[in-house]
Amino acid sequence: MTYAKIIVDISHEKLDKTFTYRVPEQLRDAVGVGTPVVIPFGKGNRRLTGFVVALSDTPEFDLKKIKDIIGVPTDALPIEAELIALAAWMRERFGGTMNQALKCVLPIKRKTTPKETKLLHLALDEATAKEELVQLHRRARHSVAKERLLTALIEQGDIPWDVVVGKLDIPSAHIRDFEKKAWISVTSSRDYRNPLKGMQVRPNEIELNDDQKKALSVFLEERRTGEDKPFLLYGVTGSGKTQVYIEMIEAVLREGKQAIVLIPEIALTYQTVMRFYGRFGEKVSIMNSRLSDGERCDQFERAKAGEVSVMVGPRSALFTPFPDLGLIIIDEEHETTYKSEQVPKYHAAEVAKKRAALSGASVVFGSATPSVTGFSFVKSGAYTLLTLPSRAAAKALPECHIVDLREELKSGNKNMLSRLLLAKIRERLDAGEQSMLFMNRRGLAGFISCRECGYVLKCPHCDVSLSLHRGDIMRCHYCGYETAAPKICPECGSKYIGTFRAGTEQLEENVAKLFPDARILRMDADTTKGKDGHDKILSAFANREADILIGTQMIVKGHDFSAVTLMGVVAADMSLHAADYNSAERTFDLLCQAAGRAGRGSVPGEVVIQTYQPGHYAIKAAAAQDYEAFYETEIAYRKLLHYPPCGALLVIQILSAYERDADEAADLVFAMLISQKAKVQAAHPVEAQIAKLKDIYRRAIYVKSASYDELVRIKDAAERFTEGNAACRRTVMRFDFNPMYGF
DNA sequence: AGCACGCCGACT
DNA sequence: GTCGGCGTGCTC
Repeated sequence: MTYAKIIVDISHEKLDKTFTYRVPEQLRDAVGVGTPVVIPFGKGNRRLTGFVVALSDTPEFDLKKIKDIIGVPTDALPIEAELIALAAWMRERFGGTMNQALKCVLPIKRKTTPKETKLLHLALDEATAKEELVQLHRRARHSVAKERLLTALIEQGDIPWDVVVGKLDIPSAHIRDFEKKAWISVTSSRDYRNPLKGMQVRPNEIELNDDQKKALSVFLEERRTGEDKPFLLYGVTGSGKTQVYIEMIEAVLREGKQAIVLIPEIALTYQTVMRFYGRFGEKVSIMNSRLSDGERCDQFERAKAGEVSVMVGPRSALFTPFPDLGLIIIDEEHETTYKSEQVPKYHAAEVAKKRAALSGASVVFGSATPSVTGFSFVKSGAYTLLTLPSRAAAKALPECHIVDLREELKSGNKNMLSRLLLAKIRERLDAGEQSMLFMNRRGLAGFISCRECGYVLKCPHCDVSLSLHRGDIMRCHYCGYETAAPKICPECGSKYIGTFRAGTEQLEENVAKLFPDARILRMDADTTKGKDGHDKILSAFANREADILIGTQMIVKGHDFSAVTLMGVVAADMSLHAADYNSAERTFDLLCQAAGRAGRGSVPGEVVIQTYQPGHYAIKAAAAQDYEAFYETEIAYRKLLHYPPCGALLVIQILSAYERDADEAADLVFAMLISQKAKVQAAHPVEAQIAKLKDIYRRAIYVKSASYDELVRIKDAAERFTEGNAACRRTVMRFDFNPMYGF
């Protein structure tokens, strides 16, 4: 006998779990994971819709209480069905439970959704109402709740439904009763908040240049012929990608379809939104993380109801329930925020392609520095390349200087700022211009390098940086290779070897000491903690209340300050030597972005990149703003080591509050993987880069394979293995395919 | 959320 | 007794 675990399609926390039902013989073929089903529920066996979350042969529940599935709804809402199919695919491909996948895909309708403000209106005239009140009171078996409601209605007039149920504590049955007696009328006004309300519309009708027209016509032509390849719109900052997106959307809207525009959260600024709003007005809605669950739900409802046709937002906007989706645009396609950090750890690019395939939509990626994976699809012919070679408003590239920090040390400068950078900052201060100093903190996993020659200790097998652990042991997180940390540089014999340790705070102190006359602002995780900390610092700097802005990647991504003419990258090596396969790509991207920050106004800008490895291809290519050169070197390296996209990587994360359990489970899973004899390379379990987080011990198994599907099979095997294994009881296992950051 | 069950105070 | 209201708890 087959049993199905089902989540009930009711919006209530109490029902936020699975229920077991029997799958009748005749429905055996029609019911799978993700299928919507009709089930009898509760005492009255009222018919409800639910979704199958898992199938099994063992019921794990009191057999006598299990009911049969009634059937599969024939008229299932097509949008929901599409999204559920998407959830099932995501679960399959990225791991986790069906429940987690569904929650990611369907709008969360927690608690009583206050999306509708139901108003209770007294339908009786006051005299009759008072008469009824007296009647109620005289009935001696005091109907306290009813009296309370009627009194409140007489005294206050119309009362919102949630006040009645909440504050006045009236059971909903009474409201229905009153309604039946025609004492009251309930009006529900759908007043979802519109985040764009009150914005001023500046019409957006800009003539496209020839490059933009060409890109648009290729898009339209391929779309017309039904050639469903995704597009990559490759164009430098300022080449006018957004204008092309807008025309693409226009074309899709004319077909009566809808469009989704994904934008990295950090780039979701007023200006960006205005450009879409200026053209499409009320048809546009935006989403961002500041929206509450309810507001998010409102946006989805409006989309479903056909009130909006264009949704602009971060990753989660991908699941907007448009009934006839025609286009998905992913701007800044290379951004790492498109990878979800929560289970299922999906990548928006892959899910976008899947959703587009399900609904027959086109996909357009856009970037000035495409991801290596994205560009490899262009090279292989899987994507159609659209290029915007020129800057629309022709502006000179900033002048780029690379400073060799090894030379600085040799000349006796032990400060973290080079003489060149100091001189440039001085110049800017004297000229009354602004400077930015960028210091990457991400990837500060404790790699070891020589300050004299720039040598970085790497794993001989994996070509990723070794990280320092307790007891002066260096370890590779991909394969578990370990060796003792040397006291002198194995390359040049210098004693200036160790971990790179410095943060924005030290940098700020340092700069303040060297430039006592400068007004300095610092922007990092610490200083932006408050509610609008982010905006406050940015607007203060934009208003020229400071001369120097010091910060982490936050200051690099997508903010334009016209008075900034100098960008200093204090330590380019920070992200370069993070222990991940894609650290060069991320460094290249960061440096390009940083370079793009200088000289946005009329005055040309300058960039100073400080590094211990001035010869590194990522740094050289970034300084020259030469994407293709970077790509060619990087892809060769990925090919050689079978890293994505020339292979696939899976991190099996094992978490437990008990260290021994984590180790034991990791060893067991590893042993199981070896016994599978699959076409994969599995490395011995290692401690995660953060070996213990919030009292949870973290272990990782890195698995590599030429084929992604092979890794999916490994994931399934690992899931099946741990499910019934007593030794894994107190551990949690998660999967991260082609991770962006170390674990 | 919606429904039944059980408790409790008045009324036939 | 028993009728009807109201709080509580469960739903495979």
